[in-house]
Amino acid sequence: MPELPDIEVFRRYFDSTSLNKTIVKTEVPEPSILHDTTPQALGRAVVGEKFTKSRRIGKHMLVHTDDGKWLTLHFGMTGFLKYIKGGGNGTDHPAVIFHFDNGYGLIYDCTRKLGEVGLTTDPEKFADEKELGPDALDVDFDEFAERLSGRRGSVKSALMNQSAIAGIGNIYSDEILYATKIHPASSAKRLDREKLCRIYKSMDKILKKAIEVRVDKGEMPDDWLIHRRKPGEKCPCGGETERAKIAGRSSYFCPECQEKL
DNA sequence: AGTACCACCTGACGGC
DNA sequence: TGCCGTCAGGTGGTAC
Repeated sequence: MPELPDIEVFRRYFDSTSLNKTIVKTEVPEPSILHDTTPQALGRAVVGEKFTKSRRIGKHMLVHTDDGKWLTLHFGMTGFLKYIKGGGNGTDHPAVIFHFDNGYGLIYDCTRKLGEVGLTTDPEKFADEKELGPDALDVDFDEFAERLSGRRGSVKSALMNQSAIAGIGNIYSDEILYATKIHPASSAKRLDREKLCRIYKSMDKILKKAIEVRVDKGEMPDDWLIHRRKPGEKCPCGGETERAKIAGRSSYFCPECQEKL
């Protein structure tokens, strides 16, 4: 599932369950999920320590330990966290488990194994290495406009490009463009300042709303595209949604009200 | 600097 | 029931 709002919800879940408890053991049932580290090194880094705070950069979550290391979590397409008594057998595809001294464990589960868990010394260095642009909820309008305009591809590919702006993926790029009535295949170059401003404002509003409802689809506004991600669904404008491959991904839009620039 | 295509993985779903 | 193709909210490499 995970795009920026999902990761932010994971992060808040993490904060409410897993901070300030001593880690007594780690298990790595799926070592292939580790990036540039080993089960042994991960254990050495966190056992005996506590998680003291977390932060998020785009779709990445980072967790600080009280001796100054940072754990990095990326969720691929299917990753999630579960805090559970005992820790074992709590989910179908546990990849990494952190056991705390209160008898609970935090499971990082990743069905399709497309996620990554690693260690870093510094979030800024990590973001540099990953070539991440500014976080979509952190960037100001001028920088947003500068980073998005002038790109040669589609506006959708620009929004999804983690080096331009970090955090937006397939679902939310479609949602943002639907809200702004701009066709996802529109050329990014043709966006004027007014259009960029509309996109920026929608991005902020949509991401924040999705976080507010804890990415529960049932609580997302009725007029969102997310309820219409099938070909031929009714758009309030009278049109019907279409599906097309844009920027390499299945994209949904309303050809009636989303203007192709 | 873009695109397209493939790869990494597993699971769900529809058609036959 | 089983098999098969297709699809899924991510990303990296490679060849144009």
